[in-house]
Amino acid sequence: MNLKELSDYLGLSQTTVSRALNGYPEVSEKTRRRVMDAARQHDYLPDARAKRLATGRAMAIGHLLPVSKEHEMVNPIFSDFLAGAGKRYAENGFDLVLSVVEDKDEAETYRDLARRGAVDGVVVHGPRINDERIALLTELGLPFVVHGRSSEVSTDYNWIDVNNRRAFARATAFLLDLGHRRIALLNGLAGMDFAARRFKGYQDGLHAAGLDVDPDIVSHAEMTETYGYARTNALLDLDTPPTAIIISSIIPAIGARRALGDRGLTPGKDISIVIHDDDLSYFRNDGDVPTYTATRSSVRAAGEETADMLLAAIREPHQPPRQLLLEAELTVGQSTGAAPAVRQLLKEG
Amino acid sequence: MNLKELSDYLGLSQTTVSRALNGYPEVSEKTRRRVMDAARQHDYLPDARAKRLATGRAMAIGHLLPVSKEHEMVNPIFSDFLAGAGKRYAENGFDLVLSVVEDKDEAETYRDLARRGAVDGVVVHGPRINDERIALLTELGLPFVVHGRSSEVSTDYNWIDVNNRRAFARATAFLLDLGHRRIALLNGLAGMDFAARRFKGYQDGLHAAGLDVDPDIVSHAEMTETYGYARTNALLDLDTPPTAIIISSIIPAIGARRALGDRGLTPGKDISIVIHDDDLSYFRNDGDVPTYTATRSSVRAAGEETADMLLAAIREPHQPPRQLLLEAELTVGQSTGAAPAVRQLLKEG
DNA sequence: TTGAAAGCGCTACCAT
DNA sequence: ATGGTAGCGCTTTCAA
Repeated sequence: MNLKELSDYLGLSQTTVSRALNGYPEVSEKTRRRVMDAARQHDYLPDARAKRLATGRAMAIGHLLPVSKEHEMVNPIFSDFLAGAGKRYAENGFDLVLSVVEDKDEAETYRDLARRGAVDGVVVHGPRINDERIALLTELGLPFVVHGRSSEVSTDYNWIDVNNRRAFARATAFLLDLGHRRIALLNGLAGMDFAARRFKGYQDGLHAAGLDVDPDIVSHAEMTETYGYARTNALLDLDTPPTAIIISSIIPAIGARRALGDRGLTPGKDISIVIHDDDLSYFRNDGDVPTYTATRSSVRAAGEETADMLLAAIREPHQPPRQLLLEAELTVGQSTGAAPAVRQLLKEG
Repeated sequence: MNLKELSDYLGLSQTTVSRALNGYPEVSEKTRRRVMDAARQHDYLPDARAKRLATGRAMAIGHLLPVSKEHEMVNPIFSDFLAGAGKRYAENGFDLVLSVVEDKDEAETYRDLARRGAVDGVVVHGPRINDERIALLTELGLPFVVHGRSSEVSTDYNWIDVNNRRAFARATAFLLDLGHRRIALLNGLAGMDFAARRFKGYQDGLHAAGLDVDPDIVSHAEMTETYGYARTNALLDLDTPPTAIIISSIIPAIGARRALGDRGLTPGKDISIVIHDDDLSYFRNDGDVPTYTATRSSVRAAGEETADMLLAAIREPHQPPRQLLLEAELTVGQSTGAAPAVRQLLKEG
């Protein structure tokens, strides 16, 4: 059943039926009801292809995930972000187009997406320090929201991020409070913006206690299980090994735990581990017992918020960009339940 | 730049330009070259919306992920599957449309996708035992490939799956070889097809050694960290606790390890853990030291294979369905590198 | 409040 | 080997 058939059936013009279905005000209530009922009854849904061509909009949002640096993708809670965003898109009649692209093809992919009219906007994942994608998208005029931020980019753009710096400062302070003085950091890839902010937070925490960063116990790499395993072993082999480790993601933390197990060390007893997973989850050890708390619903909410931001940017192209900074809550001993993250708008200066 | 402008510029008809660009044989090589060069030079790409309407194809594949049972999504290596599939789609000019849907809305979502003409085919994730989606899609005439299988579905359909049963039989046999006689199983949700097959494999392993399944140490639930934590504690509280645990996914395994840590138990010393993550990765403990080996590239390859299967089904609608059963390789002590999964075609009888 | 008809930018049929 | 043109199924002026 298409529009023509439906309007023929109703004895109305395609125009009127289209207007009734799309909520235009000039249709009489009586007609609208008739049309809606008939549409439902006949299982009519407008052809997405025709609608897209006629309106000139793609009715789709692209999510682009750089593949050689897979932080975002391997993150177990990343999917919740997509779920949240996808829900909002669906509510607004948009589809979610997922592009997993090689780093080197990224610029080309954005260009293609824009030129082909395949999407109306994109979400940028895994931003690097001074990420060139922001300039590219601005130049292309393709609306976008960055999931994360990019330091050293001077222009204004839409982003939603978690306060990584503060989160890591807190994690560091927590371990210092427990008496640790030699705290290692297993961080993400050096070029990633979130990793830079997390390092700064770690540094903040140490400085506040009058301590300095020891580069020997700080590392940056892709967050794989292998990395966590090898790096933890290396740390334990040092002449003066750390007494605590802060790990940027749950994935390398698995490897770290295995490395400890190999040596008969018990996390929480022989050594402390604080894990901070990406984005909106916060991990901390409780009385020296490691705790993992994934605040999945808050990640979902962040996805929804991102979608709202992008849809608004598409609808009102001339509004100034928006920013949303989410706070991650330090949760203690919540290992058997999800602790809701405290989310608040904190526009950074 | 659109087709009309490009053809005007070249002094050719839209027809010829279109044919040249789409590789039709009746265009002279000279003309084709001219057209291709001009297209490249002017950054011309055909409008996806127009192309879709004109051809009647969506040039897109849907991946539908049920959200209340989040096995697929929380699986850290699931993203690799999408990456592999997405790559193939891109090579063939298709987009990947991701739909994260509530269980209850699933049927409706499929119907909508089909009626709107938003996708040309779908990949079904997280199949349940006797999954009703297979009948629905068959009825809708929407080409599909199931990532996994669905027992008790009698009709023939496209699927790609890993040999979960054999994998779990092997894991069980391995622990039995080490002398364990009381082996617990932390499995996925009871209704999930993969969980049923894994249970059967576990049972196979026990039976082969003349042992029976003790229901007290077998559990089925959504594979969360919380589940792994709570369930491991419950197991250890038993009068005769297990000496080994097989865990269906890396996520609950994190919780399991934490539970062990709480009690000062060291995995690999006080208790054995074998982890089997979803799909194409295989985990096993090495000399009683737990080992995690994610064969990410093989998961990617499985995604590619799935895409190929679906694209073929779309192009040749009347070919019989295909099936691909992948073997998961039992890897030992490969913790510092990825072990390639042995993949072979094993059409099951 | 309703309708007629001109696009949207392609593809593909039918000519030549 | 190339071109004219009628759609594809909608939306959106412009008229009534």
